[in-house]
Amino acid sequence: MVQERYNHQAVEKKWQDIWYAGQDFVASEQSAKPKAYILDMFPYPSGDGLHVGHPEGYTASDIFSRYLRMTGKTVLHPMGWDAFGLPAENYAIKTGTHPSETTKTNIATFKRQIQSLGFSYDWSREVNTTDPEYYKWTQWIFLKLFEHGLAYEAEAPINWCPKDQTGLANEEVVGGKCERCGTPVEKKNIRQWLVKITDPKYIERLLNDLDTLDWPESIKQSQRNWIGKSEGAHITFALRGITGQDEDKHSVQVFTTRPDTIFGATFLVISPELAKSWLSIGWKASSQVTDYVAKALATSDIDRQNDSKEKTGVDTGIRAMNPANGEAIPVWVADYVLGGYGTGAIMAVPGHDERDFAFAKKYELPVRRVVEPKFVATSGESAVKEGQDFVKRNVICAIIRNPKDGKYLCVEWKPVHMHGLITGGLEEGEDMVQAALREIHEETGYKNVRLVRNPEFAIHSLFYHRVKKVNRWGRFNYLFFELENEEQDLRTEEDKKLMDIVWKREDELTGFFSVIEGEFILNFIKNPNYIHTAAGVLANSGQYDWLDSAEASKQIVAWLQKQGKGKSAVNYKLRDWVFSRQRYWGEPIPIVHCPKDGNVAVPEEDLPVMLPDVKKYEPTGTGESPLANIEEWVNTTCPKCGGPAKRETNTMPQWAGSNWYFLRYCDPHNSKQLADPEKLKVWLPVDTYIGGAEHAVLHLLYARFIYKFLRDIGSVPNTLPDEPFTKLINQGLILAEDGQKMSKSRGNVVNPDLVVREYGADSLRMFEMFMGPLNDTKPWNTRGIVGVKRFLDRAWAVFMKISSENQNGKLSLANGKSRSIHKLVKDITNGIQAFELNTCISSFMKFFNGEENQPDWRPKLNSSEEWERVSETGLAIDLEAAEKFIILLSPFAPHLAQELWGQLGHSDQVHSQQWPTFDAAKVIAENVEVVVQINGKVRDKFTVVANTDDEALKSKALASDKIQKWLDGKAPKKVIVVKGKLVSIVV
RNA sequence: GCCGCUGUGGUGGAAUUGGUAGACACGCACGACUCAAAAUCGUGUGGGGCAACCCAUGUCGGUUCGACUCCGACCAGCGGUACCA
Repeated sequence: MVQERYNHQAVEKKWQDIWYAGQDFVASEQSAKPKAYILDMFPYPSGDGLHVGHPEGYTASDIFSRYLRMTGKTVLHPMGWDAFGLPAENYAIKTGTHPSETTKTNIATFKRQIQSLGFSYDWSREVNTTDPEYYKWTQWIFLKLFEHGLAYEAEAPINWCPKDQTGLANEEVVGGKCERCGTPVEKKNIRQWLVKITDPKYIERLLNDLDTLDWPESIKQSQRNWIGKSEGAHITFALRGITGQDEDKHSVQVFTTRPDTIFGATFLVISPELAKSWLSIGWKASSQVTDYVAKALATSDIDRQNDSKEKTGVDTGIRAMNPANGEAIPVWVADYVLGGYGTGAIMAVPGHDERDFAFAKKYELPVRRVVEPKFVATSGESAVKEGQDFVKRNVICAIIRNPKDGKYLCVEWKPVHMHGLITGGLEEGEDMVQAALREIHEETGYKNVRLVRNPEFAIHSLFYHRVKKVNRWGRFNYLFFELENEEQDLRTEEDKKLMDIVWKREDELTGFFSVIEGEFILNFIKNPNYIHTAAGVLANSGQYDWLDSAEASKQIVAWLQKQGKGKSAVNYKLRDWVFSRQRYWGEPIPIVHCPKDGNVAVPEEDLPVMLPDVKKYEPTGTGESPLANIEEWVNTTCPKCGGPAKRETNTMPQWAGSNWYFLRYCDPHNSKQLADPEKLKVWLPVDTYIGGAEHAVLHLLYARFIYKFLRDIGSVPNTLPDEPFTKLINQGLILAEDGQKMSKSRGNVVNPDLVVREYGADSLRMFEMFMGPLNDTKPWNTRGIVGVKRFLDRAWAVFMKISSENQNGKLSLANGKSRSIHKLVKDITNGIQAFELNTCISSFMKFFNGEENQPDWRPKLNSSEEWERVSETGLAIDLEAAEKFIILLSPFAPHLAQELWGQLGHSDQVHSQQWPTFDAAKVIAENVEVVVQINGKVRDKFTVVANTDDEALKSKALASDKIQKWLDGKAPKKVIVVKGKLVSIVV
């Protein structure tokens, strides 16, 4: 045995020094090779340093970058710092240390830690969002937004901590309370800068272009939900009874996605915000209404959340005219209608909306059902016949309950298999109740039943009527009866032959009905308050009855439009982006407020507007940033008129710097423009972007928006795609060993420095990849790391042996002997391309251990006797395979691979070698094991040479003693052969 | 509630996409080396049974010669979202 051990500390340091001193990973625009842009989400350099979650994504992107370089690509793989933000500022409040000091220290720590892992970043392109040379361009982008009318000032509600007297970012609000002091957070309207991400020029592109991206479906879905597009209509309701107003002239517009339900609108609800605006233009409302509005508006969203979902509201006394049927319906004000969405007013359709229903129940408002569920038979004997018209019928269906035992009366038809309820058509002059009573008596003989609920539920069932030979469209009206007593006329023998009467408990009804709508009926039976919120067929809607929801919506909107009372409309949940923070440690917003000229942009040549030093970092208490206290900075002159003016004191949010950093990497030192378009053309778009799913919505949406904007104004060449990140990969969260999130307060954080010192950077890299699929959430397990450590140590020992044998001249070559290297090349290549890096590691181990513990490229050397034996006889190895193995391993464990590469006598860098290729014919094993199944169970196995034909496999399987025993003389019914895999015998 | 994802040994996970479930690794047990320990190496390791065999991929059902994989219903966990009409 070789006693000397791999000294990872010395080896890793040695190669890192060489790599970072040289130009090995510097990306050049001049290269003739095809480009690849592999991007990591840049970190916020926190005071805690790196934790083991960071290197997971960095390792994956580094493996991919190193792989791509070896396949002949020029790879741009940069790193930088998203360094503005709150922790540094809070630290400054506590200690007085300037955030720029803290930031500098933290960046140094992060950089040292990242470099200790041997990542192949191009450090010449490092960016830092707090560098004036960088934020000059962040400010420039803001000016462009302002210039194009996409940045504007407005009063907007923000999270406000009344104790700290400051605005808070959403991230600082935890469970409705201030992160720092625990005080419940309020909503407060303060002057803000907003960016118009909802601009029609962008919102549809932000939504539709998602379809073109190779991103995880879940992230695309989150963005779609966040944008929240709803298609529907604006409908105008005339108002009566607004006292203090010119009555006839008043109307209210509602937004609805369901114009088909308009005949079911039994009241109208306006938001407190809308009510306030009506009050402000002279509506003389009752004190109840004004009190309610005042109270609702004083309550923050967060408080509303903390309260129960119990809905509250007040009748305004106003009446609205339903434009569909002219009906006057009451107008209520309630806080379950949001002021900021749609028109701030809704038509309430309690028959088909859960929230409206709950409100209607509470305040005893009428419920009217106007959409009925629809079922179409598409399979079996009752399947609707294509091309034939439907015969429409109103029919009744009786649900009869025996109150004594709670059972329901059902019928089983005998000639055709049909389990159902008492059903029948209406005869001339009958109403539904009469028809039901008649059918009940005719079919069952029961004489005394009592109607308990009106026929309010109906289901449309479309099927082929096998007896009448027509397509039937039945509207089944459900009537609920109770059996008063069991008095019953005798049923005729003929009736008894035709059908049985059975009584079923409620729980026995599940699965009993044989009609397509059968299971659905249970909703009505089990829940008297069932309301149908899905689409269906219209009823109680005049000329629109029997129409499907979609068609009815179309016709109703068209009809309303003709009256000038409605038109189709689209609404989005996405709001404009609050772009200001009342904080110090951010980019100053480059705007000057002039009493004469209003908001004036700082001229481009005066950028950057430098962030000045302050003495105190505490918020001012007025909702202004600490910058407001620096008079000599705030007071300036208007760039337009030269008169006295004041600087904007709000700063930008952290997103501002991270929106566009991937552009700056393409040309990080440009002082003339944010990046040279020619350089952008070389590198963009980002081919692969790796980062955490916590940025699923905000960062990735904002960055897409800013990119589209910059492309529209020509800063990004329009020959490039309209999306910046072609492929996105999420790394999953790494949890602590206890299965919880790693956090300082829990004391379960794993420090990568300690892991690197103990096990080495290569072990950490390999282990993070080995833990599982990249995008899974998975717990850290320090004990598990010894597995990869052992593997690397073994590899080192074996190659050291090879090296020494080589120097002793005892190495004999068996090049081309190894077949398994071909499979390894294939597995690693495919694994890297698919980012299945966990299985790559096990492929390495398998190759190294060898099939059945016998590697085919070297003698197995696992005992000292064997070592001594080969030392005497000489070591025969497939050196080509051995070198390929090192090359394949190098993206994963670059230090060890480089060291071994040198030990084998190479003086160049392993990362600049050609990526190996494989011979497909040698990937397939020479011999394959074939299994023999009988009725799906494995009964025998045998080994044959690969490519044995099907017939030979079949006869070999049938000839087997074991199989003959199982067949027991019976002839196989069927034999299925899967080439090179199995023989399946059916008996 | 809604949207999305995930359920496989004691643990992390694998399974060529419908073809031998548990690869690879951790842990554990036993053995070798050692005065001893660590390290290292070897053997074994889903459960039941002496065995032939049987059971087993969250649960129940279906399709199939054959299901972790496809379909239906349900359960559990994680993440996002919160009255968006």
